[in-house]
Amino acid sequence: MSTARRKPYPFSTFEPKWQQHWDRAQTFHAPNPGDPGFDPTKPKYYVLDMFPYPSGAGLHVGHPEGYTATDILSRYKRMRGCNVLHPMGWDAFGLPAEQYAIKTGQHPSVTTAQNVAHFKGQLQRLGFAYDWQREVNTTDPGYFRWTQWIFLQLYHAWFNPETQHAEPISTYKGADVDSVRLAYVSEAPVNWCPALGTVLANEEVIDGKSEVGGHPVERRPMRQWMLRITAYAQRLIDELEGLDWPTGIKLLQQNWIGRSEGAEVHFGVEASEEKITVFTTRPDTLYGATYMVLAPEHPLVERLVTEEQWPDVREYREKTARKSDLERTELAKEKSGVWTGAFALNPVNGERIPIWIADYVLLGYGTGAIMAVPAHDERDWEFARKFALPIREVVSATPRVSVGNKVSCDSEPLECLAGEGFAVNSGPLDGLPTADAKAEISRLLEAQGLGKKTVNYKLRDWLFSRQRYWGEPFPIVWEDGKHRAIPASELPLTPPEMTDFKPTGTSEPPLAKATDWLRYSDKATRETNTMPQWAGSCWYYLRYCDVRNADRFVGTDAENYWMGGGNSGGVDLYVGGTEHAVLHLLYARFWHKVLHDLGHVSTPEPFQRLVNQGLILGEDGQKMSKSRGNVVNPDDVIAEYGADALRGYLMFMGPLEATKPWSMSGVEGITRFLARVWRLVMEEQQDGSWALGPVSAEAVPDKAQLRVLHASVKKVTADIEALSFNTALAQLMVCTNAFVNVSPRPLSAVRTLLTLLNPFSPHLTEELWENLAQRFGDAPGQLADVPWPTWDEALLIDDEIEIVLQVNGKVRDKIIVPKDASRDAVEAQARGSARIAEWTAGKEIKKVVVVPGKLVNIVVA
RNA sequence: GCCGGUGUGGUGAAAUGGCAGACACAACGGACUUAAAAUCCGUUGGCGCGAAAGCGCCGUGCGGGUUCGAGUCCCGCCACCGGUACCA
Repeated sequence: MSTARRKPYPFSTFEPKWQQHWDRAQTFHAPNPGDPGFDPTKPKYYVLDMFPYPSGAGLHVGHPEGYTATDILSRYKRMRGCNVLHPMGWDAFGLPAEQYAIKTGQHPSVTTAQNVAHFKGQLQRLGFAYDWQREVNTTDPGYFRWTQWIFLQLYHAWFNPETQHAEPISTYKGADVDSVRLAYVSEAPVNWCPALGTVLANEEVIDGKSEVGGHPVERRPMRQWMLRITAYAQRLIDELEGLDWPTGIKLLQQNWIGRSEGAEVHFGVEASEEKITVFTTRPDTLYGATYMVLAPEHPLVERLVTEEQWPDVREYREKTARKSDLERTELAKEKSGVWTGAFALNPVNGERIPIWIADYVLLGYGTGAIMAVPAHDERDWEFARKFALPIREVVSATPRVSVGNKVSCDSEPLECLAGEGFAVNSGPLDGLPTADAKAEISRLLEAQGLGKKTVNYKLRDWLFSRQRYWGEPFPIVWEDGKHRAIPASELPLTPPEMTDFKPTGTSEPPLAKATDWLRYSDKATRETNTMPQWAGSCWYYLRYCDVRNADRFVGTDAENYWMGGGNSGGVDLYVGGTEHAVLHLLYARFWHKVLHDLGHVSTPEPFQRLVNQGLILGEDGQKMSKSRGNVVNPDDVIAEYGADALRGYLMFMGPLEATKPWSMSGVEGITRFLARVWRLVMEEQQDGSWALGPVSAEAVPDKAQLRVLHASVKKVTADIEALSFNTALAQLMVCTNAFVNVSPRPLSAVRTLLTLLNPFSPHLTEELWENLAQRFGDAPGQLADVPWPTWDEALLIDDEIEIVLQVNGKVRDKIIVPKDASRDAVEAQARGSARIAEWTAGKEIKKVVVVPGKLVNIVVA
């Protein structure tokens, strides 16, 4: 890139100038209720960005895309007279800093601080109107103290199914409080990643490999902290309804939670007291169950298996346990399993069916056991074909009359029918359509105590512990194998100072090496796991409301004001990438609901309106990546074209939510536009310096100019509200072009234009505003404090308007009519058109459609 | 397989059921300049007719439909992108 090229306008001098000015004047600081300068008569507006993980690589162009969008909105809302909360912070715990520490021996807090400083500098060079007094950092003890405090709230609470709300654990009347806590310890099999030396959540495992680094992951049973998010499954689905989120994201969350209605059915076991309970969404196919499958890890397996089958079963179980999730999915094409030697008894007809184990049945879903109905389930069908198990049709696509009991049970169907139909070969259900058959069988089972209707969710409880150093320590100690919370007064519990962060190689976390820190009392030792990175980001939007509060995680008044005080409210606009559509947003909603149930926050939902910015591709249309060499660094763009140009281009590229490729010549285009605005006010001198150009306070805009101006106010206002920034900028270009060849330029019009452009290009417009104020001596102060302009609808309509004349829907002529012309007058004038006469000559006019102000369509035979 | 999104000029895109392609980029032509850059003006969906002004036909992934009128609404397909996958 040529740095020698002359700048089309002197952004490199005035952009830093205004950034310093805003910082010094604290222009964008938003006082809290009770603070000096707080104006309670103004409505609040809370605009939130997903805060970044401050990586060593610095900002990517994807970051400023969403950040510019929210910045425009917050500057605009401020000019519209709102108290605007627009904060920024750092999601700074996490694996990369820790791994860098392992490599270099440098403490993660050091690299984190460096990276934060780097990110912050980059963001400030973009001129964002953040209230930096509200900056948060998840690794700051003053912050994570409250993350730990919230964990204690979860630990000390349970979910009461009666009220469907979390309640203090003291209201639980059962014997074992530990079995109902929202934060609990579990011994379940987890995803262990030997390379990272840690356990990962299901969501962090992709195709059997770790999301971070792509290392293989295996299943291992371990003691872990879990959060009982499943208790909230139904509310997390139901309460999506009132949110202004993209329907796609709502669906994604619903599918992730995965509610399915069905029934539990109890099967007896031949020659045994044991019972096997299965979950099925198709209880109507119970008569078609020809075998049964347990998950290989199912605890009943050991008690059921026969002696002669034991070697095979054991071998299969070991093989499955060794398999990583990757292998399990890769090998999914081919079904596998072994027979236990045992038989189950079908509760409706006493039929004896073999019990198998197979890894296509998952321990974690439903009851970990299924009844297999191969005729009506693809997976069972494949399995039955492979192992030559019987297949019996019990659902028919068309109603079929049973011939007594002699329906041909013996001939197996030729293909699997997974859909709905009509019951056959099913005793009392015969002839019923699927929905009725489900209801009927559920009724029968329930009446006989053989089963009941149930709802199941795919959502699992949240595996909340990690074997890492760089995370929040748990406020928990262990004594005699029992856990207990430390008092909130002992928070924050900071991680020990350590120089060796390496994984221990065992399942012991690195904190186990800090022997002094570990000892809590003579008998008690501290929990050595740390919290996952999600923890800090689950509630940061609440801390922003009241960052400095030392007594509460957020003050009541501040929370009530900014989060909307019990109305549907919360964050008014939340912008971020789709990659957080499920996890972050689900976890944060879960925590928020718990805090709400316990009376700590005023709304049930945190984020009222959500928008996902689209991905920015490289200039080659491919995903940006170092290896492709198509990465665009925002710093380079700012150095060459300025922050306003980068902001403008990011918004002009296309709709915010669309995926779109980067284009350097597009940046040049927006630069040309900004330079044109600059020259609207400034004129280049002989010596290359800039001085005020021909702008006049006396000059009056003519009718056409006024119309463009007012149309622009209207359109830019509507477009910003709709986040349609590309079209708003297009209108600002139209408006600018209308004044380029005007001299002298009317001051009032120029000022309106600058005001409209200010949220998009704050530096340029402030600089020009200041130059005008110096010359004209009025309008002191900064443009950011000027109220948003209004428009006069009357000025938008010309006295005369153009009407399109169509014949059979094709444009044939245009006429000019007075703006208030009657229908009849317009039609008469249309019929009078010579060109229309040509096209209708000799034809019968069947109909005339008149759309006032728009068109006349004459329909001929 | 399932769910979601997107298909419009050479490119990014715009269009409450009412003139398809606003606004830009690129390209081409012109003005200014010794020259270039920058700037300004103009042309720019395709095909055809015309010396020209102009005129006509076709055109929003494909095939149907509704309507006076469809990029937009309905039905059926195709392609690409993203997510997800033995969830019983």
